[in-house]
Parts: sequence; C-alpha cells; structure tokens
Amino acid sequence: MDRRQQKTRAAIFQAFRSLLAERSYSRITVQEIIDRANVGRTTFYAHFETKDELLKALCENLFGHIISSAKDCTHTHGLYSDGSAPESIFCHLLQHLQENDNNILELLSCESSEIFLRYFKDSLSGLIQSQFVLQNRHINQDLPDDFLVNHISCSFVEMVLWWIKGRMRQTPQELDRYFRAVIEPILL
Amino acid sequence: MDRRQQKTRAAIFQAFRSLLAERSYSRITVQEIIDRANVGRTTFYAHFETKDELLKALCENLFGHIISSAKDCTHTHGLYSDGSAPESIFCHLLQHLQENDNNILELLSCESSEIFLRYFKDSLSGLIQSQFVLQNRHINQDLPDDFLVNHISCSFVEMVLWWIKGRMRQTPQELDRYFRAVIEPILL
DNA sequence: TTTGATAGCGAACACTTTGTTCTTTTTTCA
DNA sequence: TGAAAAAAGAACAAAGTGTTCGCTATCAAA
Repeated sequence: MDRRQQKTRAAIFQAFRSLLAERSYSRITVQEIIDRANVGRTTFYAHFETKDELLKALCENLFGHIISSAKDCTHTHGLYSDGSAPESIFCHLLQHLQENDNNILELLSCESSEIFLRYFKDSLSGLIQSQFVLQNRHINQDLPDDFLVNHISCSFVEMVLWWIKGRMRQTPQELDRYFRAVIEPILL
Repeated sequence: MDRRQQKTRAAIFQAFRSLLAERSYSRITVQEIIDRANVGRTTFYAHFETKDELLKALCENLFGHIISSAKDCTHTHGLYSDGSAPESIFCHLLQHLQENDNNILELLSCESSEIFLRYFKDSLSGLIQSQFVLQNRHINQDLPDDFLVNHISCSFVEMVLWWIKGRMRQTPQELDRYFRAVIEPILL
C-alpha cells in the first residue's frame, strides 16, 4: 500500500480515537476528525464511505489483532477446563489488556464503549466456540453449548468492563481468580 | 397533567418505538418521529429537549416499571439462594418478558438494543444490590460483592438477549433452569 | 531521472437535519 | 364562559453530510 495512504489512514484512526476519548461517538463529526487528522475532506471519503465504516474498520483492526493473538496462545494451551489453567486464553487476554495494547482500554472505557464491548464479545464467542469444536466435546450435558459460550464470553467482557470502571484496582491474577471462581464450577 | 400533553407524549413514544423497530436509533430523525406521531415540530421540542432526552425518558419509563414490579415480588420471596427458588425475581422477570409487557421485547431485539440492555443491567444491578444489603450478608466470602452483583445481573440480561436472538425457543422455566445452573454454584 | 499513475488538497455545491422564533388556532378546566 | 395552556405551521439560521471539480504533490517503477 502506498505510503501516503498508510499515513492518511493512521492519522484518521488516531484522530478518531483521540476524539472518542473526549466525547461520545454520536457527538463526533467528520469535520472534527479531518481537522484533527489534518487531511482533506475528499481524502477522508476516499478512505471511508461514512463515519460508521470508519468505526467498523477500527473495530475489526483492533479485535482482529487481540483475538488472533489469543488464538495462537490456545494452540499450546487451551481453555480453562483443561487443567493447564494459568496459561488460559483469559489470562492471556487480561495481560494484553493491562499492558494496554493498542490503547484498547481507552476504547473500552470511553462513552461509546458499548459498541466496542459487543465487538469484543462476538470475537471472543467465536474463539471459545472454535475451542469447543476443536476439542469435540460438550462442556456440560445439562446446558446447550451456545448458551454456555455466550455466558462465558459475556461474563468475561463484562468483568473487564467492571474492572475498568473500578479503576483497575485488581491485578490480572486476581481477576483471573474471580473469573475462574464463577466459570469453573459450571464446566464438568 | 393536561389531556393534550398526555396524548402528545403517548403519540411521540409510540411513533419513536415503531421507528426503532424499523431502523437503528442513529438513523431516526426528529422529523420522522413528529411525522409519524402527527404532532408539530414545536410541540416535540416543548416535550423533549433532544432525541437523546426522548430515549432517556423512554428507558426510565419502561425499566422503572419492570424493576419496581420485580421489587414488589422480592418483598414476599427473595433472590435465589433463599431456598424459595421458583418464585425468584428472575423467574418473575422472565415471565414479564415473555408476556411482552409494554412490548419491551421489541426494544431489546431492535438494532439499538445495546442502549436498552445497559439500562436493564443497571436497573437490575441496583435491585440485586439492594437485596443483598437488605439481607445484610455476603454471598461469597472469596469474591467482592459488587463483582458478583455485576456478574449476576449481566449474566441474566445477556441470557435474555441470547434467548431473544435465538427466537425465544425456550420456555421461561427452561431459561430459569439454565440461569440457576450457572449462578447457584457461586452462591454459598 | 523521468514519467504515468495515484493520492491528497481545498473550495464550492446541493442537500438534510436541527433547534428556535413567531403568529394563529384549538383545547382544557376552573 | 374566559383566561391560560398547548399545539400547529411556517419560516429561519446554523451545522453537518457527501459529492464534484480542477490543481498539486508524491510515489514506484522503468
């Protein structure tokens, strides 16, 4: 890709994210984004059809990275119920979050965090689902798999949100313990 | 309150909700709301400062009702771990939902459901929290109360969303069983 | 280093939406 | 019935959107 395009794209993303830290998505205008990114109006629309498309691109970019990195981790380890607990994907994700990879925490704590949370949940659901399929087994005979996948991923993401809102007072290790306490009893 | 005001307010709410069933909140304009509600522009702004205020009023109205009705139910019964399980507030809420009180299901399944889900979670958290305080006890010594309150309310609301998305194939009784299966092991 | 292609700029535009102001008409309820 | 309140409707400025145009700057490859 052309260097100019890369720079423009990066500038727009950067501007967009810094604006998201200040006010909610709906109150951000394209004009403000291009002013802060210091690019022309035409240029913006050459890259993204609308503001919504920009948001979507940002989400895919971000959660694509964090989930695929977690996916690599599952190759060697796996989900909780495997016994190899401390190296679970959840622990891995929490560490990524604490290190604030890609400043993802800003997005999860901004006014428009709901949008990002749903992306996070969906990506995580896909990952957990693929783990179950990979292991070709039911986790719990009494409950439908998709219910459990949803429960686990939503619980994790909502825990992260609770953590951030509470100013991240706990360590990833503590959080991991909390999560295991509410999830492991369900897995056989 | 003046009859005219009541009628206007009701017409606006009704129009707004029917539009929410068709497209996302952000793509609904004030113009469309007043056209469908058949009220003048000035009238709309006499009732609500902005479209956001209308949304807020709708949420408060709706979840205020459903939660206070659940609150009444806890006077006689209580949360799960009390033993009086089948008459828990969760079961009560699920029944309300299935009966589709106030057409609340439309809001929870519309494109903008995220907005309503957060309201639902927050209202429910308040309710669960007040139950714990009322009973003056810790549910689980190993885990912070506010973490558990958050976990329980989020799990419930996300389960409802999962249920709706899956076209509500389960009965409230089945759902209640699922929920107890993932929550009761955590409570002492 | 030249060169053709591509990306970006900036001004102008038609258009939509917003929120306000005004006057006139209708409804309420005391 | 009559004063007060509410709604209608037209008109408005202001702000934002998405597109077009002609021009300039930059790139990557020969």
